[in-house]
Amino acid sequence: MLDLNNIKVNKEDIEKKYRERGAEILLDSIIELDAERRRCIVKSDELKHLKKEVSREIGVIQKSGQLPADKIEHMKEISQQIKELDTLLDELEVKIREQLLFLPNIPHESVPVGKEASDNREIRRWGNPPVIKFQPKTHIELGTSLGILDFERGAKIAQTRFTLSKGIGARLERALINFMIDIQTRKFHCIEVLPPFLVNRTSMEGTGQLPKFEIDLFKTQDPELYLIPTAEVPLTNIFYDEVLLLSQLPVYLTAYSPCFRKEAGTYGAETRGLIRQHQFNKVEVVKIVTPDTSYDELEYLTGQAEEILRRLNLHYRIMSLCTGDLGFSAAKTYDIEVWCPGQNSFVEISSCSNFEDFQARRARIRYKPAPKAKPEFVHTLNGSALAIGRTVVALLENYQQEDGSVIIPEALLPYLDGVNKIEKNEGMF
RNA sequence: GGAGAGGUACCGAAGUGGUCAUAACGGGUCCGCCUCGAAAGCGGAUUGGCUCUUCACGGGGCCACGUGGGUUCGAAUCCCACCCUCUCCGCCA
Repeated sequence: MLDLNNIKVNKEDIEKKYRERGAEILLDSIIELDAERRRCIVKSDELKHLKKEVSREIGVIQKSGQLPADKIEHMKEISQQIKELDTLLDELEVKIREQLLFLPNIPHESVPVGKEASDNREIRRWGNPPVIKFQPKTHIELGTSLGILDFERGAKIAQTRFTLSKGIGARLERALINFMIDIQTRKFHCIEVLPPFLVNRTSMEGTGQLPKFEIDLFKTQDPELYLIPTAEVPLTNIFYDEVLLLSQLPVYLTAYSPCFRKEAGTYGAETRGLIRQHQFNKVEVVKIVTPDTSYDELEYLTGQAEEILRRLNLHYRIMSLCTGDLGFSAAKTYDIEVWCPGQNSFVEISSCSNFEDFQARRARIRYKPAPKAKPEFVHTLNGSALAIGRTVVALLENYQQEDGSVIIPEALLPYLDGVNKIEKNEGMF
């Protein structure tokens, strides 16, 4: 959510930034609504002031045994007027809030201007693609023939785009979760959290999934709760409507969670395989920081995700998303794309974003810069470290052998009791 | 699921229809005085939002007693709905 005062003062600027995002959004109506709102407040406050005074007088007079009928009549009128004004005020505030909630964040000045994914800017690369002297298979072929991934039965049990991991495949995912969380807690000092996987509407609004992206979310009824599309939602909302002390910042959090996404409108693209699923596992990092540090923190955060890929020795590149490709709530985002030989392309495996005060404003997360100072909004960041399913894709495709087996990289051996190779299991159902 | 109790400032808690919620009272925390130093004591400070005014410093007004409605000239106080917490019973991983 943007600051209304900022909108008033920098209207032209913000409209220009939105155009760079590919959105033609005019801010005149919201500014006019706000002006009307403030006119209403002035009138209403004056009447309330009067009401207070007269009400006090009535109390005094009645105490002395008299009945101030004229004043009571007067009060009826005042109360009626206040009621009407406040009703109008409510309507205005609802309208303003509705509009504000649909305004995307403003891209940071360092974000490359562009229309679509092809305009994203490559920042750096690490490592090299593996040398594979045969026709590489996809993770779908590998996983199915090894008996560790079962797409058909996943679809049978639930629906298409739900997958079953079996045997060493399931164990590999569990190992990856522990491996990633251990790095984030031990090396990067994150606090580990195991959050609720269902959240209420308010939380979804706090981080910006709602009201605009209802169509992408799974929802329960009675009670109405939403399945989280990322642990970012419960983690960031931990501090919903709280005022933190400066000494409490920064807060670094990490959590494993399954993620549930409807992926509306993506059928036809990547319907097969692990890359686009309705449910997948992910380890997420969330940072709550002071505004002056958030861009440094974005760089560190990206490094925290990179660390995992380096330890797994997977080739990747960092992309700075262009204005047109940026997510709704983000001011700046780095995507990390891992090389996948079976896809013969880079695949997004992490997305690290600085939201500045966009989410903080929605979720009212503030801090006191000094003991007596007014609370100010924090900056929030989050990044995947990493998406587990896609890490499995990368491992299978990068470490595949000619005979269809897959070598496990050394960093994971402690998490797999030394199992260093996935081979075909004839006994697997 | 059934029965009951409760939600007021950093914490405990009073207030059950008016005339100060900058919220009694107690505690905590911070600052000052006192002291060689400390304790005690004394004095002061200690929620947030909206808005008007001012170049600014500052000053004024309004709102908030879990949330939202209602009754009333007037609601923390009465009524309704919802949310949350606690106790007991039942059920349960």
